[in-house]
Amino acid sequence: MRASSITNEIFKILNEQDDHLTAKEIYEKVKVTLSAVDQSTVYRALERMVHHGKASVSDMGGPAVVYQLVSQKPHHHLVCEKCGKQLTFKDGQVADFLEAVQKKTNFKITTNHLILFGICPECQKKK
Amino acid sequence: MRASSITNEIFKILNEQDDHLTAKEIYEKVKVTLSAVDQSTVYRALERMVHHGKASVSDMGGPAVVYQLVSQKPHHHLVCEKCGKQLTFKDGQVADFLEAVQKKTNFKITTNHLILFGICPECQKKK
DNA sequence: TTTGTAAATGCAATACTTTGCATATTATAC
DNA sequence: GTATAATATGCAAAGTATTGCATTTACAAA
Repeated sequence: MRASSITNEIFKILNEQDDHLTAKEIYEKVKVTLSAVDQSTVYRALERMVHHGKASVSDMGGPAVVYQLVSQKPHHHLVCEKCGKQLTFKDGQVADFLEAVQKKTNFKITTNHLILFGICPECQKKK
Repeated sequence: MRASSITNEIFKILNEQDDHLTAKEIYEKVKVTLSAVDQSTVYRALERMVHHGKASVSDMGGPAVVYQLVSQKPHHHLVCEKCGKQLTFKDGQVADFLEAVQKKTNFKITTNHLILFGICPECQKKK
């Protein structure tokens, strides 16, 4: 992967942002600095970053998938299917699990942002 | 959720199909039987089925997310990020892991089709 | 049955994402 | 520094997915 102004800009944006962003949100933010940039360029840059293992992409059940840098500390989410509430959980037990899968399959696991879906305690009560 | 010809048709399609299908593929198949159906109806029906826990949706790294019935036996995949090869693995260890998360968080986990990404042994060698 | 209500549908318009191709830029070898 | 090849970009067009709103349909209650 080659250095380019757009890729650099995306790095900066994803780094400053603590949240995960959709492609479109990233495009909007890139445009603030580089007003002439085309949307396809941003979409392709993101694709490239994912392919090169610089960024990862997750479907958190929202309207679109979200991106984050892999350099960020591995962390995982539990998303409530009913109310959308998101719980972030620490890496410990997930890491153990992934480690086990890795040993068993000989794949090198790259997933570093696992999303699980469920129903939160509150929504279970509401039934 | 109410019975409707389109939902029934989708059930049938997903049931017959052993694979996972994208929304568009499902739309194409529905059209064979119900030629007048609008795409938005199919997309909304799928959305509804997911929301009601009848179907689940997964991002397998392909061009679009794929759908499957939750009635199908829980199974999970490991997808190679380089060559796209897919490994299906049995439920055992994943079930244990999900059970543990469930206990710890009090969420009722609904994820029954987990997708992990990694790099397969062959692609690791190729480097 | 008939009727009332909520859910599902179709249509048209919009929003979002991807693609093909020509051009421009960057890195590497010379 | 210059040439070469590979990568990245912009533009326009196409493909895919979503939304608003009026209408129809299915279900349940009377």
